[in-house]
Amino acid sequence: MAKRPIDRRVARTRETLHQALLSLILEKGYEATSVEEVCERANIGRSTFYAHFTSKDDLKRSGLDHLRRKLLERHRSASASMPAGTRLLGFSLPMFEHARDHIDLYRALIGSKGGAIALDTIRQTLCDFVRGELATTKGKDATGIPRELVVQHIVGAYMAVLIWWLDDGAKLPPGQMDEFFQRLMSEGIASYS
Amino acid sequence: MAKRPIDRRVARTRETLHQALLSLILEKGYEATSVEEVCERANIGRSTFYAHFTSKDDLKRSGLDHLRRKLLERHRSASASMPAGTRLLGFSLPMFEHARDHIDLYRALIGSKGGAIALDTIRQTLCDFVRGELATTKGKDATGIPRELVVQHIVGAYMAVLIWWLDDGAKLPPGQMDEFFQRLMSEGIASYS
DNA sequence: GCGAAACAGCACACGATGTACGATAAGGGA
DNA sequence: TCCCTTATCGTACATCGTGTGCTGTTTCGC
Repeated sequence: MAKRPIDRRVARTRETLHQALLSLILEKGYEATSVEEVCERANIGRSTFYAHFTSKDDLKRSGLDHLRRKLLERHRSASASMPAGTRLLGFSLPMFEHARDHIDLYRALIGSKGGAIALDTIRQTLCDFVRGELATTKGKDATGIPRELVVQHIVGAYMAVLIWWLDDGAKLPPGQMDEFFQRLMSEGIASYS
Repeated sequence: MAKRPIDRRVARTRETLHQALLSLILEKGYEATSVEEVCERANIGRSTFYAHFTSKDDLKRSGLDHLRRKLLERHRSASASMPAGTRLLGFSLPMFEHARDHIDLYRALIGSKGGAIALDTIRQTLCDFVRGELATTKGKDATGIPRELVVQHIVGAYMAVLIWWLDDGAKLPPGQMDEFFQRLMSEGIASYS
């Protein structure tokens, strides 16, 4: 399990390729980007690309794994210092903040050009969070609503709001976005009908 | 605007191609399906394909336009016989029912293999519905929450629930799904925290 | 039936993919 | 510093899907 330090050339190549793909996604979208273009942008031979990744999708997956680990880590440390009862939607603020801190990354992955797989990775990660929290409030499911439906409901609303915020330029501060989302989610939209 | 009757051969070819694409999406997903395969499945020459559609995406778009028109029509007739005040989420039941009635179509377009563009078409159509209804309840937006955020929140939650329902085999009846969704949406999830 | 379409089948050029291999360069341990 | 290992490069090659053009043949609508 103790892996020896990776050759610097390998680390450099992988990182450069990741960056190149990201910048190209921002410019023309994921689907429209070819392996050849990624290599050209990264100044790396195409044969070298295939020495590290089996395809364009593989490169993207690798980047998403990295993101997923970061999200897990962030969620752990954030929810630890959170009073029970507020944890069900506790992913919201840290997530908004993480998105603001890495807005280029998120706009590339999530925005209208990013493609759906990246989005699904984040979605599933959030679903895991919510599912975990929901499992701790066992007594409250006398509503007859399937638990997984509630999970999808919460995360679906959140992802839509997040995407809208990012595509709109992330104008509102994360704290306010979090407040709005939590209000809508916990109190419902009764005041609108 | 009065268009002359379309040549039967044209109608037949187009319809056959649409069906062939649908069945292939169900089998192996949209991205993994080639124009050649669609033609083979449809027993139609590849050159004929390009006489009708400029690309695979074009064929899909054409099918989605058809679906969009159907949804608009259904929503109009349904919301007409609906008391004001219940219309904001009024798209829910008709949509669940439409999905159940054309479950193969929806599973192909929306399911995990369907690709994201189809999903976005439905999402945008629903957004239009909600945006329209929300505009009629002007007085209620003293919450300070941007109206578009509310729209995205509602439709995001709905789409997630719809997709879950379909991917899970549409076991619950549309009426119950509608009830669950409306409860979660109007009363919020306060009872869970 | 006749003329105008829609259609099939084929060939072609093009671009992207994934693989293979020898030559060169760079890293890391001694 | 030297030397061995390994990464990288460049190139060539086979494969596949795409979009277009062309020539007959079939079929529809009048």
